[in-house]
Amino acid sequence: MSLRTPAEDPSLDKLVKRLRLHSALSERDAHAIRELPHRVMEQRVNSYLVREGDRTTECAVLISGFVHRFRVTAEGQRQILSLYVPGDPIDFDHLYFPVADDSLQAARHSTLAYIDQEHLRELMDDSPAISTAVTRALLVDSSIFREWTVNVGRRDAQTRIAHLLCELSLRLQAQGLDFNEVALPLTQAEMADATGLSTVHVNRILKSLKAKKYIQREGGLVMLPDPSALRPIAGFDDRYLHFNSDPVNHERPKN
Amino acid sequence: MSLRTPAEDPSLDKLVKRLRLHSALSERDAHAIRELPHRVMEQRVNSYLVREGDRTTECAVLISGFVHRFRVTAEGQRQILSLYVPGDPIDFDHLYFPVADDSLQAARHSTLAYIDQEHLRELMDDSPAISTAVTRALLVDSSIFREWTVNVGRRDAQTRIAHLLCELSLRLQAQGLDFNEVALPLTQAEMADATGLSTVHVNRILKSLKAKKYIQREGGLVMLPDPSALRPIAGFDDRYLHFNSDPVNHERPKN
DNA sequence: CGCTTGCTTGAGGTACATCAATAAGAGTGG
DNA sequence: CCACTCTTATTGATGTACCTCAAGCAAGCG
Repeated sequence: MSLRTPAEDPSLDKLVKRLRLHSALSERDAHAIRELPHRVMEQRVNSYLVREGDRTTECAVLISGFVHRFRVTAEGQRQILSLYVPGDPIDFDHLYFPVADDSLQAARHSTLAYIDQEHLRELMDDSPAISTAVTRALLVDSSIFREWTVNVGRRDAQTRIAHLLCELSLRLQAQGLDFNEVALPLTQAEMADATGLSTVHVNRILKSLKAKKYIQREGGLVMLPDPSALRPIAGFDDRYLHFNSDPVNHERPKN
Repeated sequence: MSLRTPAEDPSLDKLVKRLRLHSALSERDAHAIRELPHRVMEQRVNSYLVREGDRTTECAVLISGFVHRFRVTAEGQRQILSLYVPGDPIDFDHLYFPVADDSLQAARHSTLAYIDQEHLRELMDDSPAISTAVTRALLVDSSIFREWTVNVGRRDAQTRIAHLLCELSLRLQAQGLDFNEVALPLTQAEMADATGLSTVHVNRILKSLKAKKYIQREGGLVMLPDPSALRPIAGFDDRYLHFNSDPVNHERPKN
């Protein structure tokens, strides 16, 4: 847990790149984001960033590793709701509802940049474009949540898993991560809880996908030799990720 | 389709009440919302408000009736993602992404107030509190989407349906709708597509819930004689609805 | 080097789906 | 007001995609 000055730490540039996937940001705005005071912290596997009910005062950006968001039912069943990849703002919704309604856990050893909510709010107050970019990022997440509902609600097991893999591979690629990293570091238990299946069934589906050459596997990793080959069997349509975003006039002149 | 002036039409007051469920609004802000130019339009059952891929220029507020939001898989399976009750802002996400990623359909004969996106954006630019309130409404929706993922992913059929009924009854109550209206106007096909089940199975579950006195039924309506009795078997926890909202300082002074 | 965590595979069970047929309304036109 | 159609609800019979239980194995780790 060390405080960094922007000069020595490019962490928040990842956030800039990520926001620019869906929103235009001037160089001035980008600079303001990179200059935000923040602290960088390592989180070990399985450590909680936030538990349901916690009151938060900071927002986190994932720098490296993987984080997931989940809820647990009254019967103790876990449902993973989101998988975050490097660059993702993790819990910027806490800017608006600081008491967490989900838990957040490091799925892998991860590095995070923490920004004080007050600093973020000040920045967003000063820059409508940044404010819009954050909101748009939250809304893309929202669209992904809906797609996950479709996934667990109306697709069979193989399609569900293929769809999850397609989504992650595209999101990783969009973040500019190279192919070694496109290897998806998901345990079968995580895939099960993300897709509403049992670990046993996930295992069988993976075996079958491997036999059909759709995926490769190595030491617990899943790799996609050809991500585009998987899309047909996943019924995958990337519209919901909003990569080719509708251009809205973000920089509307203040009247 | 008639243009109304606020004096003769209280439509948007429902939106004010709805936003105030999660956000503080000054009387001045409330007044500004009620004054928004808008048109009121009727929609017949099953008519589409928006289809996936449409570019929108207005946002809708549901005044009476019911609307649902859904996506269709590559195999043609429908998953309902959201059910809107009177007062709900339906598609304010289109302020930020005007090309729809979901379809919206009137589930019942409905009345809607349409507001030009530009007018809304101007109002939000002028009032940070309104802007925050809209974002918070969008984030509550997002939290509901996540709960639906939990619902279809990790709950059994009876629990799923009970959970859906609990949610709707609470949301209707929050909107101040009386008991006649708390009768839930859901077809079994809608309940099936909202919960990821088949219509046949929904029918059997309803039969069983009725036998256990958890619900009453009358002419296609479902009624909850005692909504709180249903919560235990639904594993229902209303935190995700954010009714007892964390007080955030919305009216932060501009510096 | 034992312990834990994750992966794998088989056997058996079940909570759902699908198919199919009937019934009950609800709206429509004559 | 009746005949028509269309949608929604209901129920039975059958099938299956998934789950649970259980055991064995591999690998990382302290």
